[in-house]
Amino acid sequence: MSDRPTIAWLHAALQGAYGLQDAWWPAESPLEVCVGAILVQNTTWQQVTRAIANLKAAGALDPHAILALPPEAIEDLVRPSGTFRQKTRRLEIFSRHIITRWDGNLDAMFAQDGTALRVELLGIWGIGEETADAITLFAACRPTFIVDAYTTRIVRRLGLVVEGETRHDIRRLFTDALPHDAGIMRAMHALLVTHARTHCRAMPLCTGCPLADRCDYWKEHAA
DNA sequence: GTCCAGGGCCTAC
DNA sequence: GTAGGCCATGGA
Repeated sequence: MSDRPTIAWLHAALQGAYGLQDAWWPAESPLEVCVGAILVQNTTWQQVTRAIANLKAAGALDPHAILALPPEAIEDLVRPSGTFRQKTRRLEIFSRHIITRWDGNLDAMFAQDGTALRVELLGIWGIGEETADAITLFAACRPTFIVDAYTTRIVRRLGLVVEGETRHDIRRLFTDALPHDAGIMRAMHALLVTHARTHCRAMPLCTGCPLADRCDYWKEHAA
Protein backbone atom coordinates (compact mmCIF):
# COMPACT_ATOMS: atom_id res chain seq x y z
CA MET A 1 0.00 0.00 0.00
CA SER A 2 1.58 3.25 -1.12
CA ASP A 3 1.44 6.31 1.10
CA ARG A 4 -1.18 8.87 0.26
CA PRO A 5 0.26 12.05 -1.32
CA THR A 6 -0.05 15.25 0.73
CA ILE A 7 -1.10 18.76 -0.21
CA ALA A 8 2.44 19.93 0.47
CA TRP A 9 3.74 17.36 -2.00
CA LEU A 10 1.09 18.36 -4.57
CA HIS A 11 1.92 22.05 -4.24
CA ALA A 12 5.64 21.39 -4.63
CA ALA A 13 5.12 19.03 -7.56
CA LEU A 14 2.86 21.46 -9.44
CA GLN A 15 5.14 24.41 -8.76
CA GLY A 16 8.08 22.36 -9.93
CA ALA A 17 6.26 21.48 -13.13
CA TYR A 18 4.65 24.82 -13.96
CA GLY A 19 6.64 27.37 -11.96
CA LEU A 20 5.28 30.23 -9.92
CA GLN A 21 1.86 31.20 -11.19
CA ASP A 22 0.68 34.78 -11.18
CA ALA A 23 -2.20 35.19 -8.77
CA TRP A 24 -4.57 35.61 -11.66
CA TRP A 25 -8.17 35.62 -12.59
CA PRO A 26 -8.89 36.70 -16.15
CA ALA A 27 -10.68 39.98 -15.37
CA GLU A 28 -10.00 43.71 -15.43
CA SER A 29 -12.04 44.68 -12.37
CA PRO A 30 -13.61 43.17 -9.22
CA LEU A 31 -17.05 43.42 -10.80
CA GLU A 32 -15.79 41.55 -13.85
CA VAL A 33 -14.53 38.81 -11.52
CA CYS A 34 -18.02 38.51 -10.03
CA VAL A 35 -19.75 38.43 -13.40
CA GLY A 36 -17.21 35.95 -14.74
CA ALA A 37 -17.63 33.70 -11.70
CA ILE A 38 -21.37 33.54 -12.33
CA LEU A 39 -21.07 33.09 -16.09
CA VAL A 40 -18.44 30.33 -15.89
CA GLN A 41 -20.80 28.01 -14.02
CA ASN A 42 -20.78 24.71 -15.90
CA THR A 43 -19.08 26.05 -19.02
CA THR A 44 -15.64 27.03 -20.35
CA TRP A 45 -13.74 30.30 -20.12
CA GLN A 46 -13.82 30.57 -23.88
CA GLN A 47 -17.60 30.95 -23.73
CA VAL A 48 -17.41 33.37 -20.80
CA THR A 49 -14.94 35.57 -22.67
CA ARG A 50 -17.47 36.00 -25.47
CA ALA A 51 -20.31 36.79 -23.10
CA ILE A 52 -18.26 39.37 -21.18
CA ALA A 53 -17.13 40.97 -24.44
CA ASN A 54 -20.80 41.28 -25.39
CA LEU A 55 -21.66 42.87 -22.04
CA LYS A 56 -18.79 45.35 -22.35
CA ALA A 57 -19.69 46.27 -25.92
CA ALA A 58 -23.25 46.96 -24.81
CA GLY A 59 -22.10 48.99 -21.80
CA ALA A 60 -23.81 46.41 -19.60
CA LEU A 61 -20.93 45.38 -17.37
CA ASP A 62 -22.48 47.43 -14.61
CA PRO A 63 -25.11 46.63 -11.96
CA HIS A 64 -27.36 49.55 -12.84
CA ALA A 65 -27.12 48.82 -16.56
CA ILE A 66 -27.94 45.15 -15.99
CA LEU A 67 -31.11 46.10 -14.16
CA ALA A 68 -32.01 48.86 -16.63
CA LEU A 69 -31.97 46.57 -19.65
CA PRO A 70 -34.83 44.16 -20.34
CA PRO A 71 -34.03 40.53 -19.44
CA GLU A 72 -34.24 39.52 -23.09
CA ALA A 73 -31.39 41.91 -23.92
CA ILE A 74 -29.15 40.45 -21.19
CA GLU A 75 -30.06 36.94 -22.34
CA ASP A 76 -28.84 37.75 -25.85
CA LEU A 77 -25.56 39.14 -24.49
CA VAL A 78 -24.74 36.19 -22.22
CA ARG A 79 -26.16 33.52 -24.55
CA PRO A 80 -22.69 32.15 -25.56
CA SER A 81 -22.03 31.03 -21.98
CA GLY A 82 -25.02 28.66 -21.95
CA THR A 83 -27.95 28.38 -19.48
CA PHE A 84 -28.49 32.01 -20.42
CA ARG A 85 -31.91 32.48 -18.83
CA GLN A 86 -30.67 31.25 -15.45
CA LYS A 87 -27.48 33.30 -15.71
CA THR A 88 -29.40 36.44 -16.65
CA ARG A 89 -31.54 35.99 -13.54
CA ARG A 90 -28.43 35.43 -11.42
CA LEU A 91 -26.76 38.58 -12.74
CA GLU A 92 -29.92 40.58 -12.05
CA ILE A 93 -30.26 39.26 -8.50
CA PHE A 94 -26.57 39.88 -7.80
CA SER A 95 -26.80 43.41 -9.21
CA ARG A 96 -29.90 44.16 -7.16
CA HIS A 97 -28.14 42.92 -4.03
CA ILE A 98 -25.12 45.21 -4.56
CA ILE A 99 -27.34 48.21 -5.15
CA THR A 100 -29.84 47.70 -2.36
CA ARG A 101 -27.46 46.37 0.32
CA TRP A 102 -24.31 48.35 -0.52
CA ASP A 103 -25.61 51.26 -2.56
CA GLY A 104 -23.76 49.87 -5.55
CA ASN A 105 -20.39 50.10 -3.79
CA LEU A 106 -18.50 46.84 -4.32
CA ASP A 107 -15.47 48.17 -2.41
CA ALA A 108 -17.61 48.58 0.69
CA MET A 109 -18.95 45.06 0.33
CA PHE A 110 -15.45 43.66 -0.03
CA ALA A 111 -14.07 45.66 2.90
CA GLN A 112 -15.77 43.37 5.40
CA ASP A 113 -14.32 40.26 6.99
CA GLY A 114 -13.79 37.40 4.54
CA THR A 115 -15.91 34.92 6.46
CA ALA A 116 -18.81 37.36 6.69
CA LEU A 117 -18.49 38.15 3.00
CA ARG A 118 -18.61 34.47 2.06
CA VAL A 119 -21.74 33.94 4.16
CA GLU A 120 -23.38 36.98 2.57
CA LEU A 121 -22.55 35.74 -0.93
CA LEU A 122 -23.94 32.28 -0.18
CA GLY A 123 -27.21 33.94 0.79
CA ILE A 124 -27.63 35.38 -2.70
CA TRP A 125 -29.71 33.15 -4.98
CA GLY A 126 -27.57 31.69 -7.77
CA ILE A 127 -24.29 31.85 -5.84
CA GLY A 128 -23.14 28.52 -4.46
CA GLU A 129 -19.93 27.58 -2.72
CA GLU A 130 -17.60 27.64 -5.70
CA THR A 131 -18.84 30.99 -6.99
CA ALA A 132 -18.76 32.50 -3.49
CA ASP A 133 -15.18 31.31 -2.98
CA ALA A 134 -14.07 32.62 -6.38
CA ILE A 135 -15.49 36.08 -5.62
CA THR A 136 -14.09 36.07 -2.08
CA LEU A 137 -10.59 35.08 -3.22
CA PHE A 138 -10.21 36.87 -6.56
CA ALA A 139 -12.48 39.91 -6.26
CA ALA A 140 -12.21 40.68 -2.54
CA CYS A 141 -8.71 39.20 -2.07
CA ARG A 142 -9.73 37.38 1.12
CA PRO A 143 -8.25 33.93 1.83
CA THR A 144 -10.55 31.01 1.03
CA PHE A 145 -10.04 27.87 -1.02
CA ILE A 146 -11.98 27.18 -4.22
CA VAL A 147 -13.02 23.57 -4.81
CA ASP A 148 -13.97 23.37 -8.48
CA ALA A 149 -14.27 20.53 -10.99
CA TYR A 150 -10.54 20.76 -11.74
CA THR A 151 -9.55 20.49 -8.10
CA THR A 152 -11.92 17.60 -7.48
CA ARG A 153 -10.69 15.66 -10.48
CA ILE A 154 -7.03 16.13 -9.61
CA VAL A 155 -7.27 15.13 -5.94
CA ARG A 156 -9.48 12.12 -6.75
CA ARG A 157 -7.06 10.82 -9.37
CA LEU A 158 -4.15 11.24 -6.99
CA GLY A 159 -5.95 9.43 -4.19
CA LEU A 160 -5.88 12.46 -1.89
CA VAL A 161 -9.53 11.77 -1.24
CA VAL A 162 -11.37 8.49 -1.55
CA GLU A 163 -14.84 7.53 -2.72
CA GLY A 164 -17.50 9.05 -0.51
CA GLU A 165 -15.50 12.11 0.55
CA THR A 166 -17.22 15.35 -0.44
CA ARG A 167 -16.22 18.81 -1.59
CA HIS A 168 -16.23 19.83 2.08
CA ASP A 169 -13.61 17.19 2.81
CA ILE A 170 -11.54 18.43 -0.12
CA ARG A 171 -11.82 22.04 1.04
CA ARG A 172 -10.80 21.09 4.57
CA LEU A 173 -7.84 19.13 3.21
CA PHE A 174 -6.46 22.26 1.57
CA THR A 175 -7.39 24.79 4.26
CA ASP A 176 -5.81 22.61 6.95
CA ALA A 177 -2.60 22.25 4.94
CA LEU A 178 -2.14 25.75 3.53
CA PRO A 179 -1.42 29.02 5.35
CA HIS A 180 -4.52 31.23 5.67
CA ASP A 181 -3.17 33.60 3.04
CA ALA A 182 -4.94 34.87 -0.07
CA GLY A 183 -1.79 34.94 -2.18
CA ILE A 184 -1.01 31.30 -1.44
CA MET A 185 -4.64 30.23 -1.99
CA ARG A 186 -4.66 32.03 -5.33
CA ALA A 187 -1.38 30.49 -6.39
CA MET A 188 -2.53 26.98 -5.42
CA HIS A 189 -5.74 27.43 -7.36
CA ALA A 190 -3.85 28.77 -10.37
CA LEU A 191 -1.53 25.75 -10.32
CA LEU A 192 -4.48 23.36 -10.20
CA VAL A 193 -6.20 25.10 -13.12
CA THR A 194 -3.00 25.14 -15.15
CA HIS A 195 -2.41 21.46 -14.48
CA ALA A 196 -5.99 20.47 -15.29
CA ARG A 197 -5.97 22.39 -18.55
CA THR A 198 -2.56 21.10 -19.56
CA HIS A 199 -2.74 17.46 -18.58
CA CYS A 200 -5.49 16.38 -16.21
CA ARG A 201 -8.40 16.50 -18.64
CA ALA A 202 -11.52 14.36 -18.48
CA MET A 203 -10.66 12.47 -21.66
CA PRO A 204 -8.66 11.12 -23.29
CA LEU A 205 -5.75 9.85 -21.26
CA CYS A 206 -3.12 12.56 -20.90
CA THR A 207 0.47 12.24 -22.02
CA GLY A 208 3.53 13.64 -20.34
CA CYS A 209 1.76 14.33 -17.06
CA PRO A 210 4.30 15.36 -14.39
CA LEU A 211 2.23 13.58 -11.71
CA ALA A 212 1.61 10.36 -13.68
CA ASP A 213 3.63 8.16 -11.33
CA ARG A 214 1.26 9.06 -8.47
CA CYS A 215 -1.97 9.12 -10.51
CA ASP A 216 -4.42 6.26 -9.93
CA TYR A 217 -6.39 7.19 -13.05
CA TRP A 218 -3.29 7.03 -15.22
CA LYS A 219 -2.20 3.70 -13.76
CA GLU A 220 -5.66 2.26 -14.35
CA HIS A 221 -6.02 3.45 -17.93
CA ALA A 222 -2.46 3.13 -19.16
CA ALA A 223 -2.45 -0.60 -18.48
C1' DG B 1 -24.60 12.35 -32.99
C1' DT B 2 -22.40 12.22 -28.41
C1' DC B 3 -19.80 13.93 -24.67
C1' DC B 4 -17.95 17.52 -22.05
C1' DA B 5 -17.13 22.09 -19.90
C1' DG B 6 -13.79 25.86 -13.49
C1' DG B 7 -22.46 24.94 -10.90
C1' DG B 8 -26.50 25.63 -8.55
C1' DC B 9 -31.41 24.95 -7.67
C1' DC B 10 -35.26 22.02 -6.94
C1' DT B 11 -37.50 17.80 -5.84
C1' DA B 12 -37.97 13.30 -3.97
C1' DC B 13 -36.50 9.90 -0.80
C1' DG C 1 -27.99 14.88 3.30
C1' DT C 2 -27.89 13.28 -1.07
C1' DA C 3 -28.96 11.43 -5.74
C1' DG C 4 -31.05 12.76 -10.03
C1' DG C 5 -33.09 16.05 -13.32
C1' DC C 6 -32.78 20.41 -15.33
C1' DC C 7 -30.72 24.38 -17.62
C1' DA C 8 -28.26 25.50 -22.89
C1' DT C 9 -24.25 26.92 -25.67
C1' DG C 10 -20.18 25.61 -28.48
C1' DG C 11 -15.99 22.75 -29.18
C1' DA C 12 -13.85 18.21 -29.79
